[in-house]
Formats: sequence, structure tokens, C-alpha cells
Amino acid sequence: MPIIRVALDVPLSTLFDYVVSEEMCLEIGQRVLVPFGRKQVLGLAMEWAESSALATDRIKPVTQVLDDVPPLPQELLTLLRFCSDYYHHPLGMTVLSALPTRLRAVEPITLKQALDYTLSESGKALDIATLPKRRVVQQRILQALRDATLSGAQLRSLSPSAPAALKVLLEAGWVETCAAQTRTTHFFNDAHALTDEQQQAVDAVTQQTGYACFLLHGITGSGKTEVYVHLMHEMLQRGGQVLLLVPEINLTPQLENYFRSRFPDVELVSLHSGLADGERALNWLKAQSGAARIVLGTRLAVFTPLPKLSLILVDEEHDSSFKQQDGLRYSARDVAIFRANQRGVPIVLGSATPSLESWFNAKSGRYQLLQLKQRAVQPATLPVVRCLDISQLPLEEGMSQPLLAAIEARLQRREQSLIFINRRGFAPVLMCTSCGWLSECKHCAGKLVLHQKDRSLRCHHCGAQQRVPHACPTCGDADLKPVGFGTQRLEASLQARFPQARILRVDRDSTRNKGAWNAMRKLIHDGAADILIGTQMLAKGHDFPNLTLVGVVSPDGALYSADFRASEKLFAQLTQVGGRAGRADKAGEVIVQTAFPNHPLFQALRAHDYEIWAQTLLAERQMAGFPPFVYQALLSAESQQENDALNFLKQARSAALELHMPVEVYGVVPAAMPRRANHHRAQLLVQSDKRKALGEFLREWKPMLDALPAGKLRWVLDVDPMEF
DNA sequence: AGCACGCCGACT
DNA sequence: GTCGGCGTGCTC
Repeated sequence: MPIIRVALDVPLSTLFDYVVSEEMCLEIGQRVLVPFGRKQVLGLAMEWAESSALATDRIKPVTQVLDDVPPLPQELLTLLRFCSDYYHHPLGMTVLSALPTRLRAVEPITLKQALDYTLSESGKALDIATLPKRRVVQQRILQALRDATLSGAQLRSLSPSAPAALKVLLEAGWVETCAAQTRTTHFFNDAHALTDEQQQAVDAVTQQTGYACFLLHGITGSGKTEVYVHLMHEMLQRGGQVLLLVPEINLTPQLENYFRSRFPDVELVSLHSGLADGERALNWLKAQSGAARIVLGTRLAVFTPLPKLSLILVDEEHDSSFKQQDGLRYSARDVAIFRANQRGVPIVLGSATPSLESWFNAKSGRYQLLQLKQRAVQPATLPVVRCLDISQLPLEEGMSQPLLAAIEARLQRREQSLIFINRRGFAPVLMCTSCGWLSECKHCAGKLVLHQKDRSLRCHHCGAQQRVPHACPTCGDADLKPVGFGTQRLEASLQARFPQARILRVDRDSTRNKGAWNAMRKLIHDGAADILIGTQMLAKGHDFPNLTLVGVVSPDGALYSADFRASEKLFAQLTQVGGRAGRADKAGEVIVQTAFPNHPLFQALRAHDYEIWAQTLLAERQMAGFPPFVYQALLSAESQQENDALNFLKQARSAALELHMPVEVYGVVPAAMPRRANHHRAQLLVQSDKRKALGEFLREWKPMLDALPAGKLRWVLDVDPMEF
């Protein structure tokens, strides 16, 4: 009897053997239902086996083959094996976590057959002019169908009310459905002529045969998206599929609409965790069938089966949200590169501020560097960046006179200002002026943040919340003072100073409700806000057409942060948020309040010189022996009893040292947040200047970790960690 | 991860 | 005498 090896969603690195009866029709890549323990679970058929190491009588038979969807392609299984191996995550969990939730359920999926629409005989005979004049959309649909048989998507692009109108036409018998046909041509809305630079970038990629990784470094406003659009167009013409990865779910609906407008009759699907299970599965299947030609998605979309994949685009490739922070801790950007290589197709990483890893690879020739140094949009010049030395300037509620004056000037000119402060709440801590007591979280090592709106103190790490005390819990003094500034405090003080101004605060608190952020974006776009105050959420998002000033308040924390990537991230954020300033007819202005105006970061920011900044950082990293000059893996552990985590890590460390492999094993140290939600947290860093050496070490080490007595503790191994 | 089996404290 | 605590151990 043949034996199939099945991936199951259990934290074990092995596959599980099952017997397949003769009459059962099973292919690799199909979902199967198998008995496991005393339950029936869903698994994925990974490979055939001649024999099993297990005694024959212990091998159970496959219960059922789920053939409602086509098998996963071998290529995707290979990709998942690579991920499991590289990130040292159990294969079964890796494979199952790549499936959309709906496909991890046993209930069969009923696929709606894609339909095309055409005129019936009576429809052809119909004189459109005889229809009531007000039925504009119906007339438009009929007119369009005169010329060609069209898909639902094509008809939907005629009008938002097309589906309703179509229903009426179908009921009237003028329009009929027929099985969808595959289209080989598509309409391309070629709205913008490319600049020379853009054209060169497009040519470099389209002339590439086989795998190559391109780093598209383009200053803000240089039109990277236009390059993507033209690349997509070319690949679609060649009959391929394009995968576009974007950092955030928030950005997908806008981008989706944008690309739909550029390719009105091309099937485009989005994939992200915000979709309902059914829709996500449906989109995934459209990608798998090859029907969806453009797949737009967040990191999880990197695991979509794409039979005709011919190009991968990673937008804002430096963004840390491409790194998954739990479960399979993959970097979608890195997996995408592996995938492009595996498939033998080009991949383009785009950013105005590339990650140092990518920049280093481009400089050393591993990636091909494509640069866009000119702006393709108006205004032609980048915003003027000014740094105000706050050690020399008096501050009023966190803001200096010149910044306030600049805001006032915008108010008078009816232009918008954006104040960027990466701290939500009113003040990061509450202090007793008498005894020096600070509001600390009982469960974490962090401080409780004052939220004035609901008079609460909140922990941003564990979510704990309490009422603001009326007096100091230690000495009883009633004079408690907020220290430092958050979005709420700036909102309050700016409102007091500019009572007429319409101020909009954009942070996780103000956008928590569903649709709130979208509604705010509309307000901003419609000019219904004068001053925007926000966190990094505002740095991304769309262009705000009437914004001419960006103020940056207290960015200095990142300059002396323990996280070696903090300053890299700050530069990217400031470049991104600064890029929001400027109108079609007018260059923008960026004002940064800092105590270190001569810091290389701000010098580079003023000069709009990413390259010199990257060079500075690379020199620092090389000196300090940090990535991208080394490869890292971080073992973190947390437990209620501090010793449990420490003992585990110490044993893990001894085991690592006993392996005597060419990697550097650091000491056991407390995590950046040493206590969180009543758990003590510590970590152990391992690194090597050879990726291969680190990988080989981890392969030996991981089973030893699995074998250590875990007790009451949680531990994770993070390969290429982004956060510590 | 589940979910068993398994051996020691407070209850009908 | 049982119910149930969560400590090991297994799942093809």
C-alpha cells in the first residue's frame, strides 16, 4: 500500500505517514482529512514514501481526500520547505499557516464559475434608444456589449451601479451569461509619459531574462508607482502574473482602486488579513487558477500560488511590517526574493529609503541598483528641511516659536500643517512633583501613559488601564504633573492657541473604530482639517494635496535608543512624512525640532541625501559588527518566574557553546522590555558573518532547544530579527 | 498544540 | 472513598 507523508498543524518538525487505499485518488499538494490522536484533522499531502519507519500496524489510513480545490503546486511546497528550514519553524505549521483560513477547514468550497456577459438575441434586436432615458447605466452596458463579450469586472468598471443594472438586464432577457474565456489582451490606461529615468528603470527590468533582484531607489515623488505600472503592463502583455507586496493593509484599498483604474479590465485581487475568510480564499483561488493577473497584498500574499508568476514587486521594501512577528517569523521581502529566484523571474524592491541590507546588497553588486533622482510630480523640488535647535529655543508646550509661527502662517493661507510625533496619549508619564513618583505599570517594566481624554493611565505594552489618581500614591501630594508630550497634548495646546483651527488627531486611539481612519483621510483630502497631529500612521497613507508644512516634534529618542535600527527607521520615517509636504504649485517645508541639529541624520535629511546617510550607517554597523555585516538569530524566552527563562537560556547557551561551531554566542541578557504583562523576558543572541554558518548552527541547535525541559515558559527563535 | 494518562490533596 | 490539580508523553 502506498504511503503518503502529510503536513499537520502541530509543533513537530516531522511529517506524518498515512496509508492510501488503492481506490483513493490522491495527488501531492492536496488537502486531506486524516485521523490524528482521537481527532480528524486537516493536513496537506507533501510527498510519497516507499516505506515508513513506523510499524505497519501503527499507520492509519487517510480518511478523505479533499478535492474541492486544485492541489498546491510543487513549487509552493518547495518554497514552504525552504521557509520551514530557514526560519526553523515546524514544517507542518509552516505549510498550514500559508493556507487561507477557509482552506484549513474541511467544508468544501463551492467556486462560483467566472462568467462573461453577452447580448441575447432579443438584446441584439433591442433598440437602445427605446429604453427610458434615465437608465443610463443599463444603456451603457448594452452599448458596451454591442462591441464585445465582457467580464463582470469589465462591466463593473463602467459604473458603480453596474451590478444592479446588469441584474435588471439579465431578468429582462437582453443579456446572457456564458463561461468566461481567458483574455490575452488588456486595456492599459497609459496616462503618464515616463521620464527618462523611469523608462531606463522599466527597460532594465523588462530586458531581464531570468532571475535578478533590482533595488529601485527613488526619492519621494519620483514616481516609483509609475514604474510599477509600466512593468505590470509589460508582464501582463507577455501573459504573466504580477505579485505586488505592500507593507500595510491600510494601503491596499487605495492602491487596489488605483491599479484598477490603470488596468480597468485586468483581473486584480487583493490578499490581506482584513478580508473575510471566504473572500480571501476566493481571491487566493483566482490567483492559483491564473485568472487573477495582478495580486496585491500584504506579507501573507507572498505564499500565494501563482502559476504564471513573471514579476514580483515589493513596495516600501524597508518597511518592518514585512517581517512577521509571531508564528513563522518570516520576512516577506526575503521570501519574495527566494521565490523570484526559484521561479527565475525578476523582482523589484522599491523604496525612497532602502533598508541597509538591501542597500548593501545593491552596492556590493548582488542587486542591480536603479535610481530615480528627479521628481516626476509637482512641485519639482523637494521640501526645504529646517532643524530647530531646541537646546537654544524656549518651548511652549513642546513647540518652539518658529514652528508655531509656521503653523499660523499656514492657517492664514488656508493650507494644511502636519505635526508628527511618534507618541500617542497625552503624556508618556505622570510624575509627582513632591516625591518624584512616576506612574509605572504593575505588570511591565514600562511607564503608564496619561490619556487625558478618559482620565486614565494606560500601559501601551500590556493594555492595563486605571483611573488617574487624584493624589500621589506614595506621598499623598496632589500635585501630579504630566511629563513629556503625546499627540493628545499637542492637540490640546494647539487648539488652545489656535481656537479657530480645525485640528484632527490621527493615532491608533482616534482611528480604532472601523472606518474611522478612512473617514479622516477623506476629511483631510476635502480640506476639512487645518492641522493634523499624528503618529507614524500619518507618515504612510495617501498624499494630502493641500499640505505645505510638516513639523516633527521630539524625534531625538531614536538617536540614543538601544535598538541599533532606530535611527535607520527614523530617517525613513522623516523622509516619508516630509515627502507629504508640498502642493502642486508650491514646495513644502519641514521643520524638525531637535537638540542635535548637527547629527549626521539631520544633515542628510536636510540635504535629501539618503546615500550619505546610508554610508554613515553602514560604516557604523561595520565597526560595531551589526547587520548587514553579520547574520543574527535571537532566542527569546519569557516566564512568570524570572529564573525559568534565565535557566532555559543559560542551558541553551551551554548547548550552543558545546557545539563548537563558527558562530558568536552572546550572553543571556534581559530583553529591551524586561518585564511585560507579568512575564520576565530575556534573550540570547547568536550571530555569524556567514549566513550559511548560522544556518548550519541553528539546524543543530534547534533540536537541542526542543529537548530542553521547557517547564512553564514560552520561547521563540527568531532568524534575522528586527526587534529585540 | 491538544489530549490523554497519572499520581497526590479537599470534598460528597 | 471520588473529583480534579497540572506534570510527562504521544500523536503517523
